[in-house]
Amino acid sequence: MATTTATRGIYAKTPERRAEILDAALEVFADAGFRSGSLREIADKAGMSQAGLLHHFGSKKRLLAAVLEHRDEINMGFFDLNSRDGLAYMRGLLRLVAHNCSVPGLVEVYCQLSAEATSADHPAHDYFAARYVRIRKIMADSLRDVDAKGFLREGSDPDEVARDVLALSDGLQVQWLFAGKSFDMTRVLRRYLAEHITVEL
Amino acid sequence: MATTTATRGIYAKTPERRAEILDAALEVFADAGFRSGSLREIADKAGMSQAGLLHHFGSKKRLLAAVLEHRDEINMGFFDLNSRDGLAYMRGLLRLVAHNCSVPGLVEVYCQLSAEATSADHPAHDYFAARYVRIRKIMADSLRDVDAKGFLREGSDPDEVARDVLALSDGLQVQWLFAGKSFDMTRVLRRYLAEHITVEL
DNA sequence: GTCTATAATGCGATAGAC
DNA sequence: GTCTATCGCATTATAGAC
Repeated sequence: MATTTATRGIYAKTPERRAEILDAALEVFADAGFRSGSLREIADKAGMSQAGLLHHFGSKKRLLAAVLEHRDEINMGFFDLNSRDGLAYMRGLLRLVAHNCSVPGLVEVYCQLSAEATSADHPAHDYFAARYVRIRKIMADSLRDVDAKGFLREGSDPDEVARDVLALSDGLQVQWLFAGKSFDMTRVLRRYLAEHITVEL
Repeated sequence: MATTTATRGIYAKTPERRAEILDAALEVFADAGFRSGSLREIADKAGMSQAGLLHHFGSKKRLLAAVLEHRDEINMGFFDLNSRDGLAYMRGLLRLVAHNCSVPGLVEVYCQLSAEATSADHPAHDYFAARYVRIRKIMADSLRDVDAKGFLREGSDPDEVARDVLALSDGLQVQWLFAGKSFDMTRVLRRYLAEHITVEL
């Protein structure tokens, strides 16, 4: 891929271009999902031709993979990755949910993509399956840490609560999208967590 | 295919034909969603041509509407519609969830369709928006009845619990589909309800 | 009531000029 | 790095024969 360099001027625009395409793809996948969202529409939004777009990502599947990877990196920013403190993790989760409320398009992407990826042959199926396992584990471990510190309510099972919190988050997003973003997901989630964690979050 | 029969007797097969098509459509929409599922594939499954299929339903959108209507009627069967007893409703809900566990394809349909219908211009958007409002109201009313009979836990708000139960159900379905149907959704839901309802379900 | 044929559109991907 | 042009295929819907 030739790229950058020497003879050819100084404008290594590729990274910016890729970023623009990723933003456009996110928008389109949010509205139409992966299967029905078209490369042409993404290309239009990014201000280039469909062929030009494929020059950067090769295929529609690889574009999807890049979008998901990119979002994961950004979402990581809401958590203190060096900490194993359970309460800190839960606070990070609430920060992430609060942030999501300000970017409904992003909520729509995950809602839409995760649902269509339940089909076994969907390009993102394995990604989402692994993601759910990973998140449940991190959350359960966090709750075990909360328990070790004496802040988990008697009788609450970390694995069960982890599953419930994740399910509740997903389900709330659907209702939130249908109800015109008219309630506060953070509040609902915080109230639920208060039923299992005995310290203020 | 000429079909059966002599000259062409009395066979008003239309109702059966429509039912076959609805079953096929459900299967295809479950695998691919509405937008990506094709009439041709549905027609193939129903053993007829795509044009023959459209003779019965006119358009893809109308077929979708018929599928949703049909499922709603069937789901009604799990509830005692003449009763306003809150506990009876909750038991009906658990029966419905238990039944759903035996038809994963059906769970996939609602999961997939409800997600893509979050887009405001989706043909089923209004249907799902109204459905969420309706179900939340019925459930909250049921919980108020439970409360009136003294079986709601102190401090539990019927409207909040209704939203949570619905969100939990939706979210659990996604995890259930990704995890290879490997846990018991009924058990999880019953355990959650036990946190708010003080009598055995 | 079902079919074949086809219209009209849209898709992802590739080839090749610049 | 971006474009135009195009291939090959799939889609929804309609027209008209039987």
